Amino acid sequence: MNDSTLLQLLNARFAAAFTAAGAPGANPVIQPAARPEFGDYQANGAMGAAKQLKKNPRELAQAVIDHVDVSGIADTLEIAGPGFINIKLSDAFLASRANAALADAKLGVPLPAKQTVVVDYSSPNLAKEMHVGHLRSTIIGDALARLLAFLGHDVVRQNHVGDWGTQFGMLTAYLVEQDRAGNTAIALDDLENFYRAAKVRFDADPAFADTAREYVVKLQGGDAQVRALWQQFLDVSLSHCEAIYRKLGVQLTRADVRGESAYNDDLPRVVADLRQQGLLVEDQGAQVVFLDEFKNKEGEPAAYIVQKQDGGYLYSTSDLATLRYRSGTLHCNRSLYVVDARQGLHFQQLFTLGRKAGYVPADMQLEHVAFGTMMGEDGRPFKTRSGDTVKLVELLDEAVSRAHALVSEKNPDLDEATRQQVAQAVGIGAVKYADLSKHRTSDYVFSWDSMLSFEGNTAPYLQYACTRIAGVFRKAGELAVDAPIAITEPAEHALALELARFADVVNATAAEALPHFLCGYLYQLATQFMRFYEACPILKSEGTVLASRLQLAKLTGKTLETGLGLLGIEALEAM
RNA sequence: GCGCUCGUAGCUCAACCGGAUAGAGCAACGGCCUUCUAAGCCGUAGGUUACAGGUUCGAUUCCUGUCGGGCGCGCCA
Repeated sequence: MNDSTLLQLLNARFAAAFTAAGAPGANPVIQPAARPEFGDYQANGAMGAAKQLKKNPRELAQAVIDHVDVSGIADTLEIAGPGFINIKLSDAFLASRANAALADAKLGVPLPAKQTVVVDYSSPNLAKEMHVGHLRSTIIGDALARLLAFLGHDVVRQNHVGDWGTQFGMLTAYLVEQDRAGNTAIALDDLENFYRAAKVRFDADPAFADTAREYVVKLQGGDAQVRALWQQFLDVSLSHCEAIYRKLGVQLTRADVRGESAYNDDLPRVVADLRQQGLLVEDQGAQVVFLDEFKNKEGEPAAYIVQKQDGGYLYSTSDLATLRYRSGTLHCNRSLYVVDARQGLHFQQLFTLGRKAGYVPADMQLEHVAFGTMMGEDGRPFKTRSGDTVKLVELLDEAVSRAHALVSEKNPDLDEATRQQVAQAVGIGAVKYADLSKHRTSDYVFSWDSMLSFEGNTAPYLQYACTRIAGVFRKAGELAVDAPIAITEPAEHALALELARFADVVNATAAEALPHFLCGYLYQLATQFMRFYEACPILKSEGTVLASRLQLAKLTGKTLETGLGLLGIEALEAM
């Protein structure tokens, strides 16, 4: 295992050199080179530091070069332009990094200080079936959870499902009716229809509506019979979710479910506590906290309502309870909320109040991992042609069947069982990758054609790179592959350089909670491998070159597979 | 009205605390399979980074303003 990433290593060496060159504390500003002709990495810190010290930037850069210790790391250091230092890493150094990565289960990624991190994601409403609106949270959250776990953190997945509220009175009341009619199982088979039917009954029959309201009271009062019915409904609904999670390859389990109802008993206590702290004000019959940090339309402090006029609680209340639970019980260092960007204001207010009320220690990070809306190709929110929400299960099935058709067309030689398996991995992978590869904060256009075109920055391209590597090893058979990697060709250098960046990219992705960083990297890596594959025939070479190239291919394969795995996407042996 | 966010090639997207000539893919055009999977590789073309100022040695990035889109703003989540 390496004890530091490439960026950490270069930063440390250059920071020392800046200090030695008379610019103590200067940030070396190390980055991958903007263009290949500038080398592999560049240090851009000389300009800024020289400015502060009123020195000539090129002279400072020269002094840094004179002092920097990069023996065994870099071949050449050159000053360019106003004071850039271009760094060309040595073949031997890149080879040693690659060899170290190959020998390490974590592919050379050093483990950071361990944290407990809560990842709140997916969180569907159990009253209905999951639809495409739940896709982004589920996919992004799952990728982040995998990534953080890979880095050695204690990850606490929290599926904050909607399992509470007035609609469950209606649903349990309807469940009783259907049960009496003897068709519970059939009725719950399609949750969407069940909900719709219950709503129709509710709107059409005042007697039923009264029963429904009565059930809400009983449910909240802890009535054993209604609770049992409610639980039965939740079980069925959760099973639907779990079927989706299995299809998607998402790691959430029943144990990760901690729904709104889990905080029910705590809500009065939260309100009482806020009142005791003097934060609470009664306004128009509601219990509110006024936050000076936020202004409403009249320029007055914004009201954050925690209890309604009728005494009912809101999501703001349960989110405050959630905050206390994650801090006080789970003792997490960092809490991520993978939730639609439209709830941004709510989270800002929640976090502000949470800190003000002392529910969250100063050193606990709270992050709203916001994402944009999934759009149709017409640029409007993704819907069916008739304007209905698209069921998630239908979208996923379509992805797999489209992938199956494409696989059958591209590779008719594969047997049907394999084709099914490939279609699964490719279809689901394409949907996930299309989402994860975009900057999560922006809205993105959902397009079957571009995600399944199998070209460019897509899951199939990455999976294809994996199959090419697997193909090499199938052909290689018994050839020795325990020899060390040696770098000579430019394509080998470029590939090894890309491989050496893995740890930094994983760190940045986790730090910023931006999965597209990792996607962009894997695409670059696959591209570099494709070039290497074309330029440096592996099995046509001999001896140590053959062995070295096989090892390079092996490390690339492991890195791609690991990277895809962190995104929740399957790598393939053949496709 | 206030707040958040976005505006980059014909299309879909990048651009890592401000760095060099703003990069990919698709679409267009031209090459490369008796050689490890051509779902690939190489090349050509394509830009006033919405607009106008400002800060800076240097701005897609930071600040101000304008225009345009999306979203949010007291009892839904």
